Amino acid sequence: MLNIGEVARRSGVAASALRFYEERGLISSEREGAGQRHFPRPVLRRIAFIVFAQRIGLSLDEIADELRKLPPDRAPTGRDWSRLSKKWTARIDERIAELERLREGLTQCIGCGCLSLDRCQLSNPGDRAARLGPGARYWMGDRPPRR
Amino acid sequence: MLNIGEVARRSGVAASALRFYEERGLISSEREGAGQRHFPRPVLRRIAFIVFAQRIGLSLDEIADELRKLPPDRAPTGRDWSRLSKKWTARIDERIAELERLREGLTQCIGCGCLSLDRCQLSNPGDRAARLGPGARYWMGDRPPRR
DNA sequence: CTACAAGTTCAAGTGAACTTGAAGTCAAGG
DNA sequence: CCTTGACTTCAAGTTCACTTGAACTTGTAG
Repeated sequence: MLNIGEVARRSGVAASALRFYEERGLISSEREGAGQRHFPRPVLRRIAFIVFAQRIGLSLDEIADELRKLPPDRAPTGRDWSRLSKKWTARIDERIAELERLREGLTQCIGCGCLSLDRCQLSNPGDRAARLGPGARYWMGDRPPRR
Repeated sequence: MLNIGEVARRSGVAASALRFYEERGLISSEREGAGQRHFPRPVLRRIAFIVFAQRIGLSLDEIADELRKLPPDRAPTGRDWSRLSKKWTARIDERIAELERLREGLTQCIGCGCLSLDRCQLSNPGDRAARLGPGARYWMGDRPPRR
């Protein structure tokens, strides 16, 4: 059992953030004495999971969903982990693909000679891509709007 | 010259966002009659630039800085563009590298047999990586904190 | 002349992910 | 006994990138 300071130190996540996570149902603790939180050791696994997922780009709500699908007490099984891994890998790949399109856009714009960001096929999101919806879908792999 | 509705339609960026960008100094317009904005055509280039940069992950402040360095009237020269391109490409590469580390973490965790996110070398950000600072630096390529 | 769409300003609201501050409790050390 | 430090709750504040709403003016069509 670890108190909040310990967990904060070990996970590198601020105590205020841990309280916030608990409030949001991402982690849980038992209370002792005057109401101090005492976290079971595996909370560190959960926090690692949260931080990992955040870096991948999931919101806390999405992370909470994923955590709800995982067994609360035991470590995730191969099946648990593989389902998740597939999903997240896909998400990562998507984002990487987008970044590569963007990078391609940059180097191509340097190479194509126009340098105007105006006539260049990579830019001009308005006249060419606006009908696809908000934002420059051209670079975005035609994904749903960001909100 | 385009009015705000036209620009919004062509760029796919909401009129309210365009007003906001103007307020923040990212774009500018001339006023006509009762104060209606009239944007010079090249504003579409600037907006394309903004949207592009946002997708790469720059904040509006950073974008404003970059725009300030670009010539306000003429199209960017080869030198302008190449400096920028270098910088942004680096940024993209960095982020791609991080995502690849994360993906590696996922598949390795499936493969390594531990499946616990606890003993696995990829996780356990607390005991192993917390001394590096907040967040699971282990996956992050040891970058400065996010704030 | 009257509608109505499209523009204007300004203040306030939104949502995500936290952080900060105030006020209080509690255990251990000097 | 008193201070110190670590914890508690709860409300409110912060940043980013916008959006929304209220109140108002203009331009164009019928």
